[in-house]
Amino acid sequence: MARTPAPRGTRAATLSDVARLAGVSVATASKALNGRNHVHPQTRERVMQAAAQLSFSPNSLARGLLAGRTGTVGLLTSDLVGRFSLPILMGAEDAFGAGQVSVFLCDARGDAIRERHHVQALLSRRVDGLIVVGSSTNPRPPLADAVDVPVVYAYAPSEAPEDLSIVPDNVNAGRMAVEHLIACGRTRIAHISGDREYSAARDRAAGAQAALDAAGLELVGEVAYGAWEEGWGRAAAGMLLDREPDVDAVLCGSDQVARGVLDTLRERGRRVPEDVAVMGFDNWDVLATGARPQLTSVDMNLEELGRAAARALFEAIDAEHGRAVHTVQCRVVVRGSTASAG
Amino acid sequence: MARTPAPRGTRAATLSDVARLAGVSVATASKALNGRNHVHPQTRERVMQAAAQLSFSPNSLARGLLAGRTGTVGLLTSDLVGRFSLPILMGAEDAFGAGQVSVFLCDARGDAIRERHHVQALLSRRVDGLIVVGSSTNPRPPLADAVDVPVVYAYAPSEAPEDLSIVPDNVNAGRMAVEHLIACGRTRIAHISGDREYSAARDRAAGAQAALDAAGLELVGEVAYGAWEEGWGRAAAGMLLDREPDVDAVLCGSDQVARGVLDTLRERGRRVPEDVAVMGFDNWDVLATGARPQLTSVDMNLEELGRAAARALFEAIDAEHGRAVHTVQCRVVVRGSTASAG
DNA sequence: AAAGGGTCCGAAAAGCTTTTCGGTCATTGC
DNA sequence: GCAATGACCGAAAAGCTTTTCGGACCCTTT
Repeated sequence: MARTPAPRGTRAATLSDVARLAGVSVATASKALNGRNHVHPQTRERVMQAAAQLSFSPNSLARGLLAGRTGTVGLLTSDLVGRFSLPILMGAEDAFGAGQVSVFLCDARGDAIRERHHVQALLSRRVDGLIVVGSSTNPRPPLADAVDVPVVYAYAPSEAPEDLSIVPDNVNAGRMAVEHLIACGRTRIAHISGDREYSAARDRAAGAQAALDAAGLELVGEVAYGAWEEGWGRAAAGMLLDREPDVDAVLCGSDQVARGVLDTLRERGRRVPEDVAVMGFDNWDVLATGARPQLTSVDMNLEELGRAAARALFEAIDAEHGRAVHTVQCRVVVRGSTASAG
Repeated sequence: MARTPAPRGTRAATLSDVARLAGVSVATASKALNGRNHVHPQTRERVMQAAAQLSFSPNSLARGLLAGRTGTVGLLTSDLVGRFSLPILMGAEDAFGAGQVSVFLCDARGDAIRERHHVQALLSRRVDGLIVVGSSTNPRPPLADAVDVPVVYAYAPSEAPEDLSIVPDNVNAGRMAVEHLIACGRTRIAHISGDREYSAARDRAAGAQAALDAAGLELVGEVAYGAWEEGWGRAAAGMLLDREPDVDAVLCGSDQVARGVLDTLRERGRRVPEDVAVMGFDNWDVLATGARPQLTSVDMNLEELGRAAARALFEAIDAEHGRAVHTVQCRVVVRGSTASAG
């Protein structure tokens, strides 16, 4: 493939260059390229050819300067390394990229100073809006700076109720999980969760309890809060089996925890799903599909959450929009670990 | 915290506003804020206060338009969902963000059309440079468009030898892994790898072979190529134990494969690391630390790779720079699965 | 043949910052 | 007291695109 060698130093062609080559004024060239009226078809064609020949691409800086709108947004994450920012970011990038919007990515690394620095940088670049992605579902303080563009908080809602936040519906996730287990014929359901400090853990437990109540069932034992780790899942499952040998389903706070629970069940000779069904949250592919049997999990639809945040930001940019907390629904992804006992 | 309510619609303050408030000309205001000479300290102070009062932040668009340099770079990934883009991206973001550079993030999702579209958008935004992050270490075709700014290829090198590429040193990674196993007293070492189509798999195997040769050892069995999955690790380990019962170390093509291998070893009653040492690549935290015992792994230093790519791009922006393929070194992270047998 | 209308093109301004260069004022030296 | 020097400030241009408005030209109609 004979690629044109990149002409370094050859500054990019401007509209003037195109106009000169086409033998028209810059005004006419602009109108021709932007499909405006009052340009003779023949002239337009000449301009188009000239533009193609010079591989002209209009300078977005100048355009943004004039229009007062840049077609850029800032995506401010507090923890890129974490598991949850990435899909949200992908969804947002997807929604924006499909349009004409480019995304500035910033990672504050959980540091408030860095966050302010990034916000300032984004504002000086005149972004049209901002999406702030939290690292957990716990509410976070709103941006410290006065920001004159719309802001949407994703995953972690803002503590300020007047801000617009898009969060996953963890309560409903818990409810759907238990409903699935009940639909699989399970009645003795235990819940091994993660860190109690996370509202995600508490909300899922609350949703699970609601579903149990609705079915007239009781949770087996207490909700076992611990850590978001395989090791905790293994340990907690051991204790659970000691105390409640007749458990027939374990709802786990995350796929990591579920992996640990699966390990212990296997070691104790309990078959999954025949004897005990196991279910996780997050639908983390590498963990869920690598498990034996593959793990049924609740997908929080984070990519959709990112898209929803992007859409909300669009609307807020175009018009002052009602502010509130919106939730995104989740879905159960059924795999081998909960095959129906019915 | 009494946050200033975001004054939506209040267009951002310009330098003229500051100058007017301070009672000076825009030229003086500019010089005062940028620390230029020939401004009376008292005047400078007045300007600074006016700027603070209006929370003025200079319009980067206008600045970039004038300077011919925007202080932005494009980060073009082909597969954001993959495991490897993210740390590279973090490293790059880190290196740039520390300076005054902002990063445009684009995900082409492995689609050439989308890639071209993104490149065009980035060029029209006048980025100062481009980092192209591949989804595997296999060489990829160079960008289809003529690009008049520097480009650095990260992870996947460009097929064009004149391009600048930064890649992990998989050969050396394989060598270091085997050297570690030998240092642990192992002599009967097998290698269960991933997909043969990946140069990463082949390079690591080549490095491992080189280290074995240097130590006068032979690989136990053949390199077992398969898939980057736990299931493959489980299956391959079963076959390995059947054929080569006296193996005392398994080098795995990835942490995922290693997890599967650990599973099978446990089921077959082989103790790790006493009977068999196990080692992976990638140092994927959630897999390596969740394993029992925790998994020794080779970290490819991808974040450092991202930083190196950013630095290389910096240099290429400042001056036409020597083009070539550079490699980034890896490191062994020792955990329980290879405790010394000596 | 002149006027009117329509079609098309071009000049100019706006958007914001930085830099250069010229101008003003005060101070100092003779 | 005058000239020269230095310190400080302001006008203006450059960077690129889009839009508005006025002008030029051609064709038609009376």
